Amino acid sequence: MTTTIFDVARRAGVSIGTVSRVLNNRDRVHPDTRERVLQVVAELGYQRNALARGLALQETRILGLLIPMVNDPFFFEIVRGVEDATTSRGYSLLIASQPRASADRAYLDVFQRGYIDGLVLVAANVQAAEIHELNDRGMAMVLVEQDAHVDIPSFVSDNYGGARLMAAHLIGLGHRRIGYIAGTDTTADNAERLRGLRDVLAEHGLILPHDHIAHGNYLRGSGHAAMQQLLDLPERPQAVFAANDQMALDAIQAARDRGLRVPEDIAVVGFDDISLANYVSPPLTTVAQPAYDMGYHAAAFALDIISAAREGRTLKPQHMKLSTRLVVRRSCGAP
Amino acid sequence: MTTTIFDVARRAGVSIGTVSRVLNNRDRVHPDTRERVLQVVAELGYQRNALARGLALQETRILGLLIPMVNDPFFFEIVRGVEDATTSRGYSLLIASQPRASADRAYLDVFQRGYIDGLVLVAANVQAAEIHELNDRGMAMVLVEQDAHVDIPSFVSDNYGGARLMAAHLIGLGHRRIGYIAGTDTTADNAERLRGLRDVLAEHGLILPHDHIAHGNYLRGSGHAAMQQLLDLPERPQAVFAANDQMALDAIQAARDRGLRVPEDIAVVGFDDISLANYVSPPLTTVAQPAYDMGYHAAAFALDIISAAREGRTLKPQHMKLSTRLVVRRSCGAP
DNA sequence: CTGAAAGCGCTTACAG
DNA sequence: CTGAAAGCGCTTACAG
Repeated sequence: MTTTIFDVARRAGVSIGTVSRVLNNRDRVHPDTRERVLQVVAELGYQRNALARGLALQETRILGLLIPMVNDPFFFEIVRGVEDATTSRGYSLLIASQPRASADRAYLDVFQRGYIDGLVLVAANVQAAEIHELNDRGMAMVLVEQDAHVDIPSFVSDNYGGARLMAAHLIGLGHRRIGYIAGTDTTADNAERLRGLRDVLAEHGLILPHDHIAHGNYLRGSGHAAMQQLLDLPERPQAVFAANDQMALDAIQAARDRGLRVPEDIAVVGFDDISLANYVSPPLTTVAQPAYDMGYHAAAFALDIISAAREGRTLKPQHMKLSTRLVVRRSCGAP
Repeated sequence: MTTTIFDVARRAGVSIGTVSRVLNNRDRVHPDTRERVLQVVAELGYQRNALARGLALQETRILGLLIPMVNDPFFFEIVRGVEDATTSRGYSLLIASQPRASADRAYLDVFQRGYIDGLVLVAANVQAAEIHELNDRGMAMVLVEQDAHVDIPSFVSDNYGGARLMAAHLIGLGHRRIGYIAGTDTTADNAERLRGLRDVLAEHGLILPHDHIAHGNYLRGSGHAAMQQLLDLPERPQAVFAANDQMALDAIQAARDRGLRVPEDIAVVGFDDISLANYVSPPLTTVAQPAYDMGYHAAAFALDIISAAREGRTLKPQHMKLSTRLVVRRSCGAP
């Protein structure tokens, strides 16, 4: 049916070993023989079967990437970084998106033993036990924006540092009463952002009262009610720091619904620097994360692990925290 | 090293054939035997090698998706549709993003013979010859938002119809002098949108002068200069129809840079209905495409082709044009 | 109900 | 320089 290496060999009058050698540029092959084989390959439009090849070679040169396929430019940038690192080293990239019904484990089937040489997990909703299982099985894996396990390499952005930058900026603008809209409290990044804010406040002799923390869940919409809660405080905050941009946008809307102007009456800032941030009015002051770099470094390290394993070496798990950057626009009230 | 079916068989005191039967729920296997095998599988944490399995079965139950990984929510929706159709039929999805350096053919390597059972190509920058080569090779393939080849199934949105809706809407609002910001002129969708606009204008006895068409390339930023060109016309257009939302946003910015108000001084509308469209100010009037549905139907048909082929049947290539929808917001000047 | 064996399509020592 | 053969890890008629 489909043409195999046997067809090529027969037509070229050589053994399949020779065809294989020509295709892999291995060993010496007589120029005439090579010529003839290549000729037949072209005639037949022969292509090696990747499955058989992978089985024999015990490698596929494919890196797997599991990423939540939510509509978030932040993840796009990570993918771009992973892609660049991967292709520049002669590997291919296979992206699987995490299903929304996470009870389903189908997404892991794609990454069954044998299919990919390594795996980059991005903010995946995967049980720690599963991650360790894969890791123990010998899968070269790397975590991005995901709770770190000391024995598994991880690449995260400096959420704490970013929140510190933002807090210092707000205080520098003269804001003293600051409210915080928290994201999902099960994730490390939310805790880190809150800690950064708190520490800087403390360093300026300020505190973050309990009732100045409202709770959202990172998703669009969840910042609205949270903001209302903060606006209901006896003394309204001068500035509100939302744990991400989506909620910050909700907060701005909530403020407007009360007839308040942003930033004149109340400053609102976010975290992430989603592309929308620059388009809304007023443009949102936020913290940019090194998404591309995280993806790039994570993938590069996964490939390093694979190379090392091939030589029988094993790499010490790298843990990298990439620095974030304050992006000052207008919603903070800066001149 | 890694545990294989032989390890399981040995430990369970059966042949590999029996292990395979248990794992595949094939034939009758004595309950006790089954029990023992399953027990060992669990103990050893055995997982079948997907490569070997695929080679023996001559199928992987994986559908490939090639899509430009640009930061565009439109493509996200397509992915979601493909994903739903795929997983609901027990298939896995493998996404490869087209590299920006399209001279590189690496992305096709991932889809080498054997790896995937079928392929969905979305707005791919792939030579027609290559597409036909893959198709001739027997790859079950389907095209989305891509120039149609009569012998290859295609799923596109009704760009012409959408543009007609928009043109009629603008004329209904009283606009007579309409400018157009074109996208890449190598793609069919751009031509279709322009044709839709032109036809409706003609039906109203209006024409679209050559200098009322400015050229962008669909990417963010490219709409700015194009808009300036239109604003420099002796008589300014009353409305500008951009071939996509990204460029429409640029156009709004360009108008503002000249001190013009949108829509009071000039109306600006787009195409695509990206999520940003509803957030910008003024909210953008645009044409929504059935991205999710296109993805869903395309993937479903690809899987149908695969099933048919397995039964020795071959399907007549389906060509589907999905209708678009006018989304009226404020940038067009509608009340 | 179960085992032995062929087959899926490659790669790569091992001889010669 | 090249062929014959073993091996990669599965599945599935074919016997029994």
